Amino acid sequence: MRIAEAANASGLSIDTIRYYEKSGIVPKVQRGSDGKRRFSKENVDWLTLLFWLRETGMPVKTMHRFAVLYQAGDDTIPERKTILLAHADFLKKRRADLDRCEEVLAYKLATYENLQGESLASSKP
Amino acid sequence: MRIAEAANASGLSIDTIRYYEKSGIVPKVQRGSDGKRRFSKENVDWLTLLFWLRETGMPVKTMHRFAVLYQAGDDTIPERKTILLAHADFLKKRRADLDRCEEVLAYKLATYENLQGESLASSKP
DNA sequence: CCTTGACCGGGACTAACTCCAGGTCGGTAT
DNA sequence: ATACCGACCTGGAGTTAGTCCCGGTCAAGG
Repeated sequence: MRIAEAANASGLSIDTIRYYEKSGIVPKVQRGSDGKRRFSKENVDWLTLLFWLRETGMPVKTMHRFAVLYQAGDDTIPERKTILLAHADFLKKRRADLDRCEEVLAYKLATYENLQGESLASSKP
Repeated sequence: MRIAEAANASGLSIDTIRYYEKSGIVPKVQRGSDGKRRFSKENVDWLTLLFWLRETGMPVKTMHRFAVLYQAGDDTIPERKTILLAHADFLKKRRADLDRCEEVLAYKLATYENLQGESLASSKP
């Protein structure tokens, strides 16, 4: 499949895919006789994984490390596992941030209600 | 309170606070006779709110708009409310992303278990 | 034959910081 | 008195993770 389709399937933008390939996060993609990229299913799965990792805040540096390990074969599975587990942990922290931010928003919105209530209801002594 | 303390209290870094002030996201902070910033409680509350908005992905541009409204007085509360509600909505999307990413990680980790199980357990026909 | 659409690489631009160099001020140690 | 220290200052360069734009190529269709 060509890059537009791969972008669609993975969630990444075309530019980002090219950028990822340039920076070695995506194993060199095959080219057709026309010189254009041809993405295999494995390529697209990989891009999709990258999409989710990045979307949830994994630094590209870490993804790069992960990519190197991936290309080095199954011996590197323990370290890859460590990376993913660390990220899973990071997601927990993110979730806690969302919780906290929701609290803050709720509080802030509540004070707005009060302020508006004050100015709209002409019921102050 | 001085900048170091304000940074500590709000969660932002010292550099980020200065950067926010430069870009007009923080109303001009008072200075002591020594020329150094002195943060009021209101300043710190504002910084803390900014911290949570930014931490959860609000673009600085939006925060800037929010800051302008904030400094324009209570008439702007409806629009400020809209911004915060939109952000609350955005948080929902983020949460869904976390859910999805956790699924992806769990799946990936499971395949690792299988691969390892295969290579470690010498029980293949 | 000519145009259109999808793709190409290279390089400029952007966002949101982060780091650094060189300078000032107030307080303490000598 | 002076030397030094730590916390702060400004301005500017560097970093990350893209995004955008340009001129160029190629295959297919009118």
